[in-house]
Amino acid sequence: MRESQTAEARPYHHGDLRRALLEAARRILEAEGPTALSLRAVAREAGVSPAAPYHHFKDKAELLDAVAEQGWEMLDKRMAEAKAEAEPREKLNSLGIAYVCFARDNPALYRVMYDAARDKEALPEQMLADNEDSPYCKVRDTMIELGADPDAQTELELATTAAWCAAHGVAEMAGFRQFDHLKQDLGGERPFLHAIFAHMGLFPHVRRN
Amino acid sequence: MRESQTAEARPYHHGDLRRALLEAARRILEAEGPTALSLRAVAREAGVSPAAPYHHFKDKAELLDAVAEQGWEMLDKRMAEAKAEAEPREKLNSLGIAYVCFARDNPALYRVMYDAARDKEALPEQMLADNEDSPYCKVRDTMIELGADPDAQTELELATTAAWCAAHGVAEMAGFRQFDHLKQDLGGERPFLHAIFAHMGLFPHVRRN
DNA sequence: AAGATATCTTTACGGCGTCCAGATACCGAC
DNA sequence: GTCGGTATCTGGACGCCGTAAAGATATCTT
Repeated sequence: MRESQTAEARPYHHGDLRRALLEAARRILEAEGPTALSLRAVAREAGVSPAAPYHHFKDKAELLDAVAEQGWEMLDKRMAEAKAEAEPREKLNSLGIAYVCFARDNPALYRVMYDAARDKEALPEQMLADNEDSPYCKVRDTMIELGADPDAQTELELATTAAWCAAHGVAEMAGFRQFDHLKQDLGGERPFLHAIFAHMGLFPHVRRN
Repeated sequence: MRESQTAEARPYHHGDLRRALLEAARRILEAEGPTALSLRAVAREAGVSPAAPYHHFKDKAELLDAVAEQGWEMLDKRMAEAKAEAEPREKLNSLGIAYVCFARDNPALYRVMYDAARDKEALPEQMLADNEDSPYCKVRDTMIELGADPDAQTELELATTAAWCAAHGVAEMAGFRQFDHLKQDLGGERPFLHAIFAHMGLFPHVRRN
């Protein structure tokens, strides 16, 4: 009965089910969307009984939290890549584009990420200012690199928050067919996003240079 | 058995249940949040059997659509008031503030509004450009009043869309406790929103004057 | 007055999240 | 190496959900 595919932990007599459940959840999420993501379906997909997940997660919300956390880590990775590849003056813009593209490429996962956060009325660790190497800090630090005053803390926090709000707003809206004709007029997805961000005048430190 | 409270329609042998159901839904939504809003709970609250709503709504989604539509009408009303009361140069800013305040004051309703839209992959009628007197057109027309070129259609549409994205992003984020300290630093809710919008440089036509 | 029709109730089905009692397999101590 | 303890999984149950079908009831039309 043992089919552990990685040489890692595998804590007890079944091959580490926790990981298997998370993978099953991701598979369902991509294939059938958030509404199909039931605890029972995850257990079914992983080949265990409906009650089995309760030995690894307190309840359904805790499983979704774990899925969401993976999402934030993915997003962080994408943003890190985007920042590394971009020209210095384009780094901030690239972070925004990477954020929106992540949401566009993983709409179900993105929704789980924010639904989980909403239910807790708190943003996940990955977005907090006191967590080094969070996406939030990537944006803030990039602003500093581009000339923002690192000592004007409230100002800096406001600017970062504003950028985050804007990216989130665009990410949610970009999913609607409503804007397809605008995208066509502009010749694709990327130009549309660039134009929106430009209109927001989101990145003053970029524009000033 | 008849307790119709308004002198209106009341189409058949029971006092117009459709309206009663919508009112019950709104009551549940405010008191217990979106997760408690089940069809059965609405029927229960309205004092009818679980199957009764099916004579007025095709399914649960259609009931939620109707609730959402009421929400968009409320939002439109708030935005109309905000625009009417504001100084000319402040109209656009006031529209944004009104939008975010509506979302803050009716978080559950706001969520239903966008959830309903997401499931259809289309924005509701109230937000469309071809619907005169929609919130969308209020924003667009205000931009024209403030000096935007009414003939540069794509440009105008982009600016309006950008503003809408920004307002939605702020509206969603403003619910998180994460930003409470920022609000305190700035002395309350409104200054926070003003500062965020200012940081976005959202309203170029305003700033130019 | 009577038939048609719209409204509401009853009953039922399968799926859901969750709990509980029992079975099963691993772990450490002797 | 055996054995008790413990973590892991199964099976079954409960109450909730959305929804469908069939029967009852009140209104509308004629």
